[in-house]
Amino acid sequence: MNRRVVERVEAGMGRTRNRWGEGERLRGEILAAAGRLLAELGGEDGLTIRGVARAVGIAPASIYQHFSDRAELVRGLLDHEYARLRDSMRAAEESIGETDVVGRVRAQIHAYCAFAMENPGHYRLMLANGASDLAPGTRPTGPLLDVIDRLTAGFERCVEAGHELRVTPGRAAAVVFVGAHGRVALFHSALNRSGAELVEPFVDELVSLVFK
Amino acid sequence: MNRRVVERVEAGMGRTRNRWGEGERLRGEILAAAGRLLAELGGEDGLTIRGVARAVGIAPASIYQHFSDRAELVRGLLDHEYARLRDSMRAAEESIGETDVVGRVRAQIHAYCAFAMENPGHYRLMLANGASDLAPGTRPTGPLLDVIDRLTAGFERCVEAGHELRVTPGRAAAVVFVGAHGRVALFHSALNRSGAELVEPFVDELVSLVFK
DNA sequence: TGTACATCAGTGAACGCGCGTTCACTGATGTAC
DNA sequence: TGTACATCAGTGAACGCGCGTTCACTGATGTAC
Repeated sequence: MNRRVVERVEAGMGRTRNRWGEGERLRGEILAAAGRLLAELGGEDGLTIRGVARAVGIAPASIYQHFSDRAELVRGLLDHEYARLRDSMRAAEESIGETDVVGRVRAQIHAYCAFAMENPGHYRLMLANGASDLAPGTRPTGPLLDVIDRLTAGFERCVEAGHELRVTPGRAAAVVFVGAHGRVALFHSALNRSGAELVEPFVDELVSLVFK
Repeated sequence: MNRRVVERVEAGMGRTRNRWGEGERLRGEILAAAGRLLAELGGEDGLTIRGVARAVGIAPASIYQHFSDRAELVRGLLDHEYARLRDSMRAAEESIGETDVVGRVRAQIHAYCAFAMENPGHYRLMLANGASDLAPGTRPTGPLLDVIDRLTAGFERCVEAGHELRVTPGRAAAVVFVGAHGRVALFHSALNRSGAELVEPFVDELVSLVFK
């Protein structure tokens, strides 16, 4: 360690300039710090350029080399988190044997709830920005509708395997997804974040209600 | 109209000082303006002391005669809106004949959804601040749990009248309330606020699912 | 091999803004004598 | 009835703060000749 690094570490900055050609690494550090802040703060407000810069240990101006403004930083964060949610739901589904079709649906919705409960700030932001873009005449799209599509496919496989539904697979997916969202949102708004253990039984109850 | 009033109106202020002993009226005007702003802005952020003062047409400092700080202003707004929601649900229930017990439950939940959809900003604020205070060992309380209690009572009357449920009245109320909340929240997060006409059928579907 | 130059990663200081809050005040209206 | 004083409703100007964004810069590392 040379003198300069020692001074930086002593000043609590713990950060050395990236090497030539590695400037893009800071982009990742910024997103990571923004993610941590979003989790701590629980909402988009208070997620400031200056706050993120402080968390990374850089000057506010440095952020503008990677994001043209605050809005683009938030958008970058959203993309990253949607990818995480998708991966987590897929992994949960694949962890259950292929013959247990109902179990696979349940696993997906549990993964969805777990993500939402572990990341209240991210989840709020995703829901505020991720709902449907509804162009007239076309099918609505959007990251959250991908989730519903995954659930619909799961319920369709249940029907094929002989489990009778009281409604169509699409409606079943909507009921379960919307109900899960409602339950998680309620968990988030409980002042003391209590009742986490009640969320899984609730969605299981929902799932059982859509079957005959 | 004397000279002073004319000047005020010309300046777009449209407001004359309240008379002796009527200072409390300003409190109401402040709450009303704050309510309008909350509806326009759709969230607690941007609901500022200065903004409310502008909307009322007074100096920011004047607000401090009625609310000790911003937090108290927000609290005042919340109380007012919870009372409105309660009244609206009661009126909806009483508008349906006493023999149509299922219709009375439906009417209440429809009123809940209507309120939430007409007042996105208020609803968000209420949900963020109205959930359960859960003291250990005691029954949770809070304005939103009053809503669930009303629904539970409604479902109990359904059972008494011979309509069989697949779950207990309390669970039925929870499922319907949570589902309705989820659906409304999704409506709010749709960028274009589309699909309003889908909300009632959705909650009706939920209600039908909890019955045998 | 040296040396001039280009490129890179990142900074420090300043800008204007809107915010919550405080404080001494103003002018109208009531009350006591 | 007049007049001194108290009370009321509300204000104007200022405070310090954190914010997003801009701009000219610094110093290290690479490249061309």
